[in-house]
Amino acid sequence: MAVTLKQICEEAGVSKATVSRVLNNHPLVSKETREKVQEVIQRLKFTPNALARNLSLRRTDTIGVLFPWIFNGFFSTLLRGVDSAASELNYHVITSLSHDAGDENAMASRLLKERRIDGLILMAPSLPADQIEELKSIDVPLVVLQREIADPEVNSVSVDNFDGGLKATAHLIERGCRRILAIAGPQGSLDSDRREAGYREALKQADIAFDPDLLIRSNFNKETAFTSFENFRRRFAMPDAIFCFNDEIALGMLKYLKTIGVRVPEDVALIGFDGIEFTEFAELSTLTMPMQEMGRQAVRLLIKQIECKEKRTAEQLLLKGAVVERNSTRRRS
Amino acid sequence: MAVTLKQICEEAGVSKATVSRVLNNHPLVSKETREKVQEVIQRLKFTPNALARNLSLRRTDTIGVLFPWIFNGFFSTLLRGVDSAASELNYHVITSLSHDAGDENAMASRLLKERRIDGLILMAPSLPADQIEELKSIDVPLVVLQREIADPEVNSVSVDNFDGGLKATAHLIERGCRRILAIAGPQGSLDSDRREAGYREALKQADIAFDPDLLIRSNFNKETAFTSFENFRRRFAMPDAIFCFNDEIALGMLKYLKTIGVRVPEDVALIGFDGIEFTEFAELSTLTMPMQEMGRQAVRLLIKQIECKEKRTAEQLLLKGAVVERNSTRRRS
DNA sequence: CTGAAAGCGCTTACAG
DNA sequence: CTGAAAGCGCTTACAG
Repeated sequence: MAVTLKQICEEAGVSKATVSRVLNNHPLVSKETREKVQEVIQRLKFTPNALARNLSLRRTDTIGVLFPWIFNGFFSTLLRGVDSAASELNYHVITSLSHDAGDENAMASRLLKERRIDGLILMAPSLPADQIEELKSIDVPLVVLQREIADPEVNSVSVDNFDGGLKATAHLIERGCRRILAIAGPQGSLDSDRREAGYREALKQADIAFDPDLLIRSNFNKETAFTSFENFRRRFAMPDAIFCFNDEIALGMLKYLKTIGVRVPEDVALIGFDGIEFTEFAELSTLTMPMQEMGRQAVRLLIKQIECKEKRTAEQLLLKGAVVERNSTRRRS
Repeated sequence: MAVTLKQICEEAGVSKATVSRVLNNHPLVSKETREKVQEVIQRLKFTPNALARNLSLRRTDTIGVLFPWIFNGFFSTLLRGVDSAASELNYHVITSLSHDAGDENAMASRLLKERRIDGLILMAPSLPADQIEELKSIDVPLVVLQREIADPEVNSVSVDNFDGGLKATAHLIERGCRRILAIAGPQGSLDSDRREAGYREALKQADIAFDPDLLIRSNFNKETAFTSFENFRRRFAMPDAIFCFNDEIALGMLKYLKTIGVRVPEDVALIGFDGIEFTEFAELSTLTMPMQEMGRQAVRLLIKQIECKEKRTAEQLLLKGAVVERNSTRRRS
């Protein structure tokens, strides 16, 4: 079997307490004994059992990350940020992909209640607000990622949607576009609302009147976006530019426009939002979120909470994205 | 604090042993006491502490997954398969992304030696064979994913590279191509060698002589592929078709050919290998691996090993991929 | 600076 | 069918 602390203390002729102190760099150990013990540890290739240690310490050095079932390059980049920050801070990461829409909470709270994790990062863009409240009530460190939350008591890190909407729109305006169609998300999505506010602000700054006909809605996927767009076209002329509130819609539109013989960017400029990998290949301009950094910040926030239980003042970080300019908004020559 | 087993047994007026038996559905508990205990468990909302349980049981119900640092949609799909299979079998998944090339082993063996995981899935396409041997020597359940392994004692699940190379090539031959350039991986890559063998077999079946000039090498990335390809072009005419041994190369070539005015598929047909998400958008035909299924099978294999320690007969699964036909190999009309 | 002892929260032979 | 007791492998006041 594996070497245990007990074998070390017997071999070194000291008590378990002493070995434990050496292991944890406790200052009150004489240099001699410390060295003697260390020698034995090395010789016997001892690695402490984390389970036992954690049971005593009542913590696990592990954080849970709850993903939506459908996750793409976008989420993997986020995960990369989470994992790298966690490992720098000596934490492990347990992932949990929710399988159907409903069981997100069940999985998360099981992990939490079984004490397998010290805290949770929630990456659930479409999780209803009341379920977030429910998890919050378990009273364990929690950070919501990639989603602006209205409740000020919930820690979150998200892209600054207002700023992003503003930048994307301003970028199009700079290119000379004035009739800018926005394909927004659904009613009630805070993310969409903030992007919309940014869109309006950019128009205002450029002295362009907001035209409600130029704001259509989707469910953040291409199917619903197409329906809305076809509807729009039956009634109105083609706009100068289209600002899609996420990349999936933008990529869909890129193909769709090609199909119906509309050239991008010559006839209409197109910009997305998110910055998924795909966009690079598709040469789609997009407002790129700092995904890896968002993952890293989420971990920092979470571990901060885990390690100082007292002051539970929630923070809500908004990280700024940047427009990555590609062919779809190239200046027309 | 959290409710513990002790509180349950006091409240129910039985011993800890009895509560434990109820928890684990041990048959030797009378119906009455079982019901009484269950009632208390429900009332006090007791969830057993997994740490304590695992320490007693000397296992963790957790498997580790070691990813390469650069991971894309391809690996996330694999992870999805791993996570879903694991959760069906009541296991948790700890991920560990290696940060620089060297520390893969260190991270994995730490997880293992600290007893945080019961077994490991290794997703390290480029990990040197000797490092795999090293991990193998820790003598803990291990499955290597997405990589054919020569050592018959190592469990692995991989795509059937020979079959894939054969199918991809046969697909091109069916399209009327005869001079088929293969952009292979590096010397010594078993994956590449197997794909090459499939390529040759397909040629043979079609009575096309193998031409060594039509097999060039890359390092499985586009930069090295370009260099090889330019080299090739200086000496030879454009082939009928190009079979790229992975999608990254194929996507790179797709753009590159466009740049130099070669039309796909009119002038040259193009097929990739892997089936990453990107290819769909790019309309690239590719030999698609059953990635999610590979992840699932890896978990099954691993858990099988974990749960019956006796018969350590290694299995090496080869799952078959399929050609997904898209525009890049469309029949010329 | 060091050790004996209790504790973390479960499980499981062993008796009865 | 049930309980007392030892054990899983660590940590940490408390004494000295």
